[in-house]
Amino acid sequence: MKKCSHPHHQGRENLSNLTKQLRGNSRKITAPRQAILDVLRQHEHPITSKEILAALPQGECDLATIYRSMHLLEEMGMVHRFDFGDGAARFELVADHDDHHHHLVCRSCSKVVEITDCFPPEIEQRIAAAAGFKRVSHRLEFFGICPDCQ
Amino acid sequence: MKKCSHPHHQGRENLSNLTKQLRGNSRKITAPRQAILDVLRQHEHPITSKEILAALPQGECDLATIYRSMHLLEEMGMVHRFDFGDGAARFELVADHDDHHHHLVCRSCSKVVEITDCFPPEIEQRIAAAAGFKRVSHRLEFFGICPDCQ
DNA sequence: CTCAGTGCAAAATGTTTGCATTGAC
DNA sequence: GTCAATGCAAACATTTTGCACTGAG
Repeated sequence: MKKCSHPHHQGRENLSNLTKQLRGNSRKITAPRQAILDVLRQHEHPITSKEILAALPQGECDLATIYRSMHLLEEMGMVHRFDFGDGAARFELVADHDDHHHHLVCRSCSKVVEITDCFPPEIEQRIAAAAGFKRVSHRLEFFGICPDCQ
Repeated sequence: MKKCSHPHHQGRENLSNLTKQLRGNSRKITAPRQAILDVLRQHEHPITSKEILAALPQGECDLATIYRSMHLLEEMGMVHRFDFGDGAARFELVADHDDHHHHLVCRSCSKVVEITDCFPPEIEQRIAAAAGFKRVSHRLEFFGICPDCQ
C-alpha cells in the first residue's frame, strides 16, 4: 500500500519532471498538458479520456487534445495505459520508475483496488524463451464482485 | 500443447453439443449459428467478428448476426472472449470444460502462441480474500516480438 | 402459427485525423 | 518568425440497436 509514493503527494516534483521531459524531447509545455497532468495527479485510479475532460474546468481543452496528450505522455513513460475491457482506455500517472501494478475491478460497480502482486517474472521469462519471443511484457487485470455489490 | 483436444479435431461432437445446448435454452439452431461455429472450429487462435464474416461463404450471414451470436455463444460458455488490445474482441471455441489458457502475441506481426501457464490460483485467491471480492477471475495476455520479427 | 432470429440501415461509442489557427519558444 | 500544438469538424472502426421480415419449432 505504498500510499506515500502516490503521485498525489508529489505535486511540484511531477511538474518539473514534465517540464524536463518535454524540453528534452523539444516538445512544448502547454496549458492543456499541464491541466491534464493536474487531473491525473488528483486521481488514484486509472481514468478515461472522457473522465479527464469532465474533470477539467469546462472547455479547458478539447477531447482530441486529450487523446493526443495521452499518446504523448504514454510514449514518454509518464502515464500507463490500462484496459478494463469496457472499450475505453484508462490512464494512470506513473508514480516512479518501478510502480508496475495491476487492478482488481468490480464487475458490477467498477470499483478499483490496486494490486501489487504480479505474474512471476521467472514464468514470464520461461514463456518468452520457450516461444523465442523477445521483449515480453504482460497485461493482467482481475475482475470480481466487490463487498458492497455482493 | 494439448493438440489432440483441439476443437478442430472434434467436428461432430461439437455440433451435437451445440444442438444440445441450444435446445436446452430453447434457442433455435439456425444456419448462421452453425456456419459461425464451423469457422471457429477451423481456427486455432482467437479471431474477430470481422474475420469470421470474411471466412464465411460470401453473404452467408450479417455482421450484426455474428455479434449477436458471439454474445450468445459466450453466455453459453461455448466461446471465450479475448482482448489483444487492438480494439477488436477475439473469440475462440472452448475445447473442453478446462481449457483455460492465455496467449503470447507478437507486437509486430500479431502472431499468436498459446500459453498454458497461468497466474497461480493461490495468489488469485489471496488477492480476492484481501480485498473481500468474490467470484474473482483474471485476464492475462503476453506481448512481445516473435522470432520472425526480431 | 409463433416468436426467436435475421438482414438491413441507422445509431452509438471511442478514437483518429485534416486543416486552419494559435501560441510556446 | 517558426513549427509544434490546439480546436473544430469530419472521418473511422467496432459494436449495438430498431424494425419489418423470415423461418425453426
